[in-house]
Amino acid sequence: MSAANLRARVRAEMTEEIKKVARRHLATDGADLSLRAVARDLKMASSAVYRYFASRDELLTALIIDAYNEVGHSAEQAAASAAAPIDRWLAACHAVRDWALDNPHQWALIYGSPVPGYQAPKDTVMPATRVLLLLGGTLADAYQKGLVPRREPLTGGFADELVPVAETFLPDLPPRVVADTMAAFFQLCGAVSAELFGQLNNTVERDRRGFFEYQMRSAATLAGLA
Amino acid sequence: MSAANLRARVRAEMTEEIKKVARRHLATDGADLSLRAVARDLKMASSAVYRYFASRDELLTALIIDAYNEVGHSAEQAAASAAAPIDRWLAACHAVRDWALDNPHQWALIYGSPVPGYQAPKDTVMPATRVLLLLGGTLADAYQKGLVPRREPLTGGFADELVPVAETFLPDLPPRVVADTMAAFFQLCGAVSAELFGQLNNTVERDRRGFFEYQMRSAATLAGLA
DNA sequence: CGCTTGCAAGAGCAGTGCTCTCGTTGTGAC
DNA sequence: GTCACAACGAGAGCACTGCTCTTGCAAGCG
Repeated sequence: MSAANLRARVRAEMTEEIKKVARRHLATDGADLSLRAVARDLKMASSAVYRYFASRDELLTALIIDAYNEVGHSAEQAAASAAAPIDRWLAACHAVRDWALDNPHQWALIYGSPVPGYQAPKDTVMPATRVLLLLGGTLADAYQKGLVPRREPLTGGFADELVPVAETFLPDLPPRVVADTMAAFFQLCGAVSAELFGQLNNTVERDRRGFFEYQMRSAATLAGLA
Repeated sequence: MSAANLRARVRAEMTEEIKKVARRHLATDGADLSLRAVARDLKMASSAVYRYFASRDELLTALIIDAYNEVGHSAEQAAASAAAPIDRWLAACHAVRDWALDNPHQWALIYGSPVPGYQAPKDTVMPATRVLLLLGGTLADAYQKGLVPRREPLTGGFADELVPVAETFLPDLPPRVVADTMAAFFQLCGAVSAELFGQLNNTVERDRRGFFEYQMRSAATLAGLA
């Protein structure tokens, strides 16, 4: 709280302020948010923003990390409020979908096509896996509690394809569970993205909950979560 | 071939040439292809391009329609080369994935997040459904041949959510089949996009075929295609 | 008090989509 | 064959973008 910290505190506030406005612009204009426009909104010169973010990509990275954490946190919260694995599973999926419907452009930022010139730095890897870890954890939990019928091991011998992901993100899980977790996660992303990006008709309506739940139940069934 | 047709013919050739170069730029630069850069490549003024495409969005639309048709055609070809429904199913899925791996930016254009200011015109709806129709057709075929065990009807009463899609794209199919077709289609999109957009690790490798096939087999199983 | 360092502002560069205005040239009607 | 007209290419120009560089100011520390 000394005067020495004032600069740092103001800087942190300013950084947060920029992100806030940028997020607002993201919500309206999409992923091609303009650094200059953000600066205009903040009544500051565009060059001043570069004191806080070295480039537009760095600002995007900050937003991406926040988005991953937001959706991850949201899913974790939802899952925590249920007891049975299947309920936790469905709660997490619905939380992800609800968050996506509330923040479509942020969803597009993290799970849509990568922005053209942008290369995700390492910092985004960890928060990006929160939802996956949650699903995997739920499934692993159900396994340990004996709620899942014994599955036959993987056929086709592609287990080694999953090794890199398995050993970094989902250790201590049998290959079959890793495969099912990843498949379910992709299913979740696919369902949400399809609904959000208007793959078929652009009638994105929140009351299509039923179909979404049908899909996520299917994914759970596929993973052995009855 | 009369002289009267010269203008029209040159125009058609020019249009195709622009699309060709644009597609090349798309492959390298991604969705933010520059109309001016395309014009430069063609050694023409940027304003001249506007004689052929009223806007950058219109050029994108043309590329999108082509992409839909390409991937659709590819899937149809692959499916036609197999006999049993499950083989046709898998062949179609692999064809879609292979095309996507070959043309990642085109895939992003049609199945990724929508480009910011862009609103898809009606022209894109029809070609967009080719893959979906193919999957649905394969499934319907299997049904008619009695290869699919009788499924219980949908529970949860969300069949009406699917009505708009069902009646415009998949008529004459029971709601259950419509739901399964759509779910499988989303699963396909999700699997390909996840792999392509590097959701987890950016190790997009063609030899992850095994895991992809595992997912698509699961989708088929879910849809009753043993 | 003076010095350093963090910060904001402005000008400027190269690039973008798009519009407008010019000449030019192919085309169909007469 | 002539002539008006439409299509076309080129260039200038506008408003915008990301980003850099320089300049000036003021807060913090010795």
